[in-house]
Amino acid sequence: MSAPIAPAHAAAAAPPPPPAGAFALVDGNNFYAACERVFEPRLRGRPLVVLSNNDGCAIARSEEAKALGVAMGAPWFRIRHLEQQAGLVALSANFALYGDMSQRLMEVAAELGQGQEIYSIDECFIDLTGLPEASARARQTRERIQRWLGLPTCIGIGPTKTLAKLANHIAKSAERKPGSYPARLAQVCNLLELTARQRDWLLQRTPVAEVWGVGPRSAAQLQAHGVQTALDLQRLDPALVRQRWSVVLERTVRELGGLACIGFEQVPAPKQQIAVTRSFGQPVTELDDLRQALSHFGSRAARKLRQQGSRAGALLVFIRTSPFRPQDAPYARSLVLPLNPPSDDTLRLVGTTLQALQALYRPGYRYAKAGVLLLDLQSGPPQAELDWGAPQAGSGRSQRLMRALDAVNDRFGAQALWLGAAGGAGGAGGAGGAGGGGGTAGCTEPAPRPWQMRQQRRSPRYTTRWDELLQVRAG
DNA sequence: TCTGGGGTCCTAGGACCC
DNA sequence: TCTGGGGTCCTAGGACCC
Repeated sequence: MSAPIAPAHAAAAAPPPPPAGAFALVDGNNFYAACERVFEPRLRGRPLVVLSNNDGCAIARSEEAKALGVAMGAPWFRIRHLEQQAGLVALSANFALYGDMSQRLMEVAAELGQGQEIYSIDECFIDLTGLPEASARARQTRERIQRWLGLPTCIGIGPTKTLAKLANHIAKSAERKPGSYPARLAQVCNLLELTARQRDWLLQRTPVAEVWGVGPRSAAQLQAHGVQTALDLQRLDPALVRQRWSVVLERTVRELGGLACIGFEQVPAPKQQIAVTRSFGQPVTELDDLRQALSHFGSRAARKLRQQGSRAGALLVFIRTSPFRPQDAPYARSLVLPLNPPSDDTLRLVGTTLQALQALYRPGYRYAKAGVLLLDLQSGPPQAELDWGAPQAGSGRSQRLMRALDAVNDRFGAQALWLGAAGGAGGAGGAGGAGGGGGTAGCTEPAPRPWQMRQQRRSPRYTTRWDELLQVRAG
């Protein structure tokens, strides 16, 4: 078979170029710290950090905390002295609050353009292609988010997502580090209304490590090759970058040059894997505690799975000791078990989880962390199954049970109903032996266990719990 | 004493097949 | 003397993101 030498339209006039894209990146400033300050004005102006689970390390910092030299990810026990010395305030992460504030922020930000891609809890891309007055609209959006939610944001605008990110970096730096960039670019920076010379000047002032997609490893290698700034990177030959580094970095180079290579995705693709993993509040030695913890993790993973309408074809369970405790004997193992047919049934997933645990557990170790990963996720209607008569996972009965479980937990909170094996009265012993029964449902308040995480400094869940509403006293 | 959690994509290398 | 070549699939690990 022979292909035509040239397509029929090639002789005609070249088609008009596609309209140049325009993307905004709306990004919350120090988002977690800002959420805390909305409800606790006394925290404004003070150095503030938000701690990871188990109050382990700093995952968010206010400007004042950054000024104290608190690094991202700094372990709390290493910065704790700043509490006394410098008035540092530390709070446990309050994800219920941040998640709810995030939803509100996203709703207001969506009004900026025609399409929204929610990129993380505090960031979204907005498609501004073809819209006039982008900068004015962006300023209005910022002001609304500030006034309606009390949250500060910065907005960067550019012809590609990478350049929108870079513009956002400029908007933030211009605001908090006067002199780093021109002050008129603070808060809202629109690269589309600058000349090529002005853009190059900005890229030249931006260290290559600040570019989205350039991590510490690549940054060090690039610098070793004399590539110091975003402009240096933009001017590299894409083919050379692909050969010496990777196709990923090549794409970044092209995006810096204004060629959009990274798609805009309004509808999030279904996740390819779902993980629930936790470090424990204290070292765990007993199989029974691990069973409770992993039952919880498995239940939560199953819930996430049903929320995105998928089923898992395999499941991975891991348990491990702490890599930070050289005095403890190390042990880290994982096991993948297939789920055939694929399932979204909590009983089945927890049963399989406990089966894996049974095979992994060795007595005599101090376990620090464990997790469940759901793999080989599939969407769409379930494959037809042979029905051998016995009620089983995937059957109508189990689906009704899962719907009821989800409905009760939606209404009364995620902890209202859980499996007996996950820590309800007497449940741990009975459920999920090698055969993989999942356990029975329970609703008794479990006693605190060593695996549960420490959260000693959490603020109230102001916006999602009636009993934790902000109280205002007159006079 | 005390060091987070949840993702994605890409690549290299081995197993396997014809 | 000289010991193929190309394809797929899977997995582990690296790098990156927030």
